[in-house]
Amino acid sequence: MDEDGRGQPVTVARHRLARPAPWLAPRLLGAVLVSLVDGVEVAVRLTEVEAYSGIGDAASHAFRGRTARNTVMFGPPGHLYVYFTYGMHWCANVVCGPDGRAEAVLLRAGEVVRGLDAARVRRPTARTTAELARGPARLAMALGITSRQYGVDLCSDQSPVQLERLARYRAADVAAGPRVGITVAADRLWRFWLVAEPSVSSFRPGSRRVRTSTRHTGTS
DNA sequence: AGGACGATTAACT
DNA sequence: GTTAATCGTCCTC
Repeated sequence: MDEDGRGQPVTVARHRLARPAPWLAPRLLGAVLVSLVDGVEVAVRLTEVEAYSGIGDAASHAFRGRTARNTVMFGPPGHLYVYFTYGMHWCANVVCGPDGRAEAVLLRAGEVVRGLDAARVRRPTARTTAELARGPARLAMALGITSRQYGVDLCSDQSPVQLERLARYRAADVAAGPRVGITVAADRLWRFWLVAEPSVSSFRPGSRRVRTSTRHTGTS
């Protein structure tokens, strides 16, 4: 656990996260997410993130309003939004923005900086250290994050998942590009990553499935 | 009540 | 490069 000069644990102050996701996301790069899930400490230094806006972002899970799944996004910043996808994977977001705005930053990749052995146990298919948390579902798996961590307070030193140490990088060290795997609002360059980091996932553009419905949709 | 889809990954050719 | 796995969520009927 990170500590200051008096031995107190240090988590990121909540007000620092009360910012729009596209502004905050690149500033989360280099921050350390610490998991104490199941009594094991694993920490990752964030190397790749994506912003999801609470205003007019059709790619956001909050775009169509509040539901049971996205409720935590509409609350105060500094909490963990966890969602289940493709029938098998968990992914983790830092809720940000002012209370009520439903902003979030998807944690896409990180470098495991503590708990390497535990991360290797949770990620048995990883063939290299860089692969342990390269990809949003892999990052969540390395940290042991599932629905049980939905909504946990990342700003409390009592939490099983905590956010520590916001970093600052020169503009030349941060790159931006289209978000991965989405099919709408793909023109927004809201994926951010640290250049020359082996844990950053390779870019895969979103591809829409061929519509299989028999319902007539307008084109012949 | 039913079905399409997905902020992915791993294992293929 | 392709595709299967697998099920919660949300939209439509």
